[in-house]
Amino acid sequence: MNTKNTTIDNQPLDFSLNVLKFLTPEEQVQIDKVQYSVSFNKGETIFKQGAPMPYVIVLKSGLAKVFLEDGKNRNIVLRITKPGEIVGGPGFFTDYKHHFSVTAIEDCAAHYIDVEAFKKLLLHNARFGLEMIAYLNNAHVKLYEKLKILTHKHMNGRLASTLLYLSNNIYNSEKFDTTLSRQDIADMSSMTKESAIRILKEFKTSGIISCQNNSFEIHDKYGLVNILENG
Amino acid sequence: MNTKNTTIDNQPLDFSLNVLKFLTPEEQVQIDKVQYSVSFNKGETIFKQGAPMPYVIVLKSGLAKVFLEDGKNRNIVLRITKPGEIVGGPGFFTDYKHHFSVTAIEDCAAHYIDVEAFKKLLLHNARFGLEMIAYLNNAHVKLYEKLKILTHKHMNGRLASTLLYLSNNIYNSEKFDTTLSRQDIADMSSMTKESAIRILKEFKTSGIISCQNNSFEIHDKYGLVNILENG
DNA sequence: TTTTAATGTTGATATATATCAATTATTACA
DNA sequence: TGTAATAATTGATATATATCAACATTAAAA
Repeated sequence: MNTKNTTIDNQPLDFSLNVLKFLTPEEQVQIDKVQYSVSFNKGETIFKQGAPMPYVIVLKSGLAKVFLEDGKNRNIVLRITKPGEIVGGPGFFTDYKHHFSVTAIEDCAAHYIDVEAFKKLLLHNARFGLEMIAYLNNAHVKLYEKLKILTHKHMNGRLASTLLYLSNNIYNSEKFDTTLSRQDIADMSSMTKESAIRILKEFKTSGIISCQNNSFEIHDKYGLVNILENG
Repeated sequence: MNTKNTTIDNQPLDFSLNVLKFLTPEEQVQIDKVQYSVSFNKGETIFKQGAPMPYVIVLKSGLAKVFLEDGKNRNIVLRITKPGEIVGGPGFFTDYKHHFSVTAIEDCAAHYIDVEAFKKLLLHNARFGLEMIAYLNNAHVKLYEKLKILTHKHMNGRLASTLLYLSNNIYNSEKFDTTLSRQDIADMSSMTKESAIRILKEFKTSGIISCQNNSFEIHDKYGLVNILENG
């Protein structure tokens, strides 16, 4: 792993990618003034569950994993976050703590927006607030889906779901290289890494996918969907 | 079960119990004008997952179960909803559909607030919008907790969690009668009813609880907490 | 009250999944 | 480049949990 330190990064924030587009141009300028921009290397922690949350973060480049830590050693990877996404979390306007951890899985650049500034925007621009509510509601629906899959599907279905998610939502291709470890893939699918490896092998044997180290290719997407839905 | 039909109920809405308290008095009057009030008998469906969502609902009396239905026959009971709680759901300002089902587990009275009126309030009262965001964020944190428990705890821990939830959050007593069936308790704990019954028996044998039919008593709350956390 | 239906209970068994231990491959680093 | 550390893989085994079937109890209906 790369050992460069976290560095400041000063490329401008693209407002078109998320709910920030509902801000007026003046408000966008205002946000730009109070924002910080920071780079993270692969493997570095962007923030930790339980830590105070003085900033809302917008990921500008790279990928990061968003995960819940349960006291002991098992994690639940909730999602992979992409450039343009707001990574605030439910601590906003509640206890102002982070309720999940975020770690860079590739080199990342992140914008920091002061939560007080963010709160002021919400108080002055109700339309923005409404869009923020829509954004939170969408996240809520996704969490319901995750809950259904993790609690009612068997391992094959859960792993199929993870592979489809990576292909459809993150890498946008049937063929992708990933910096996620087998443990990460297991944590996304709520199983041990040994189980994840065994099922990947099954999928390979049956010709649905191929994978070698960090390279994956989905040959039969419908097959995966079928496993997710029926088996 | 009672077979009276759903009836109209016209008791006033108590605004002090939820985020509606952040509305101005004038806005509260405005809401009162467009609201409907309906009674449900135990066992009746208040609304179904997938159905259009023309109203936000505030439960006025009684208890109802909020649950996810997965295509087949297994449900996940997310929570029991109490008087004063808003039962809107993440369909608001997204696809305007319900993303969970709600069924009365006791006779209930519910207030209907037109979603368009609700949306107008959010657009005109940014403070209310901010409080709504806080409310949604709190719900999100609870869902994270649920996800952790359902995916990383064994059956004993999950059932202990359900019993503690009913005692601490719903019935506010170590001793309670419930209208929930064993199947409901199982659906809250993500297991089959047979497993729930077996573990209840274990808890009884070890003296942590006693239960007979619908009457439950928790004798050793710390014991349950210990099972939830360590075993 | 009698009958029927729904819910609860128990035991035997099959299946899904985790754990543990050993081995190999890959990556970081001196 | 060689060596240590980390990640991936495999197999054997134990455990957790669901399924199925039978039966008992309670609640609903005639």
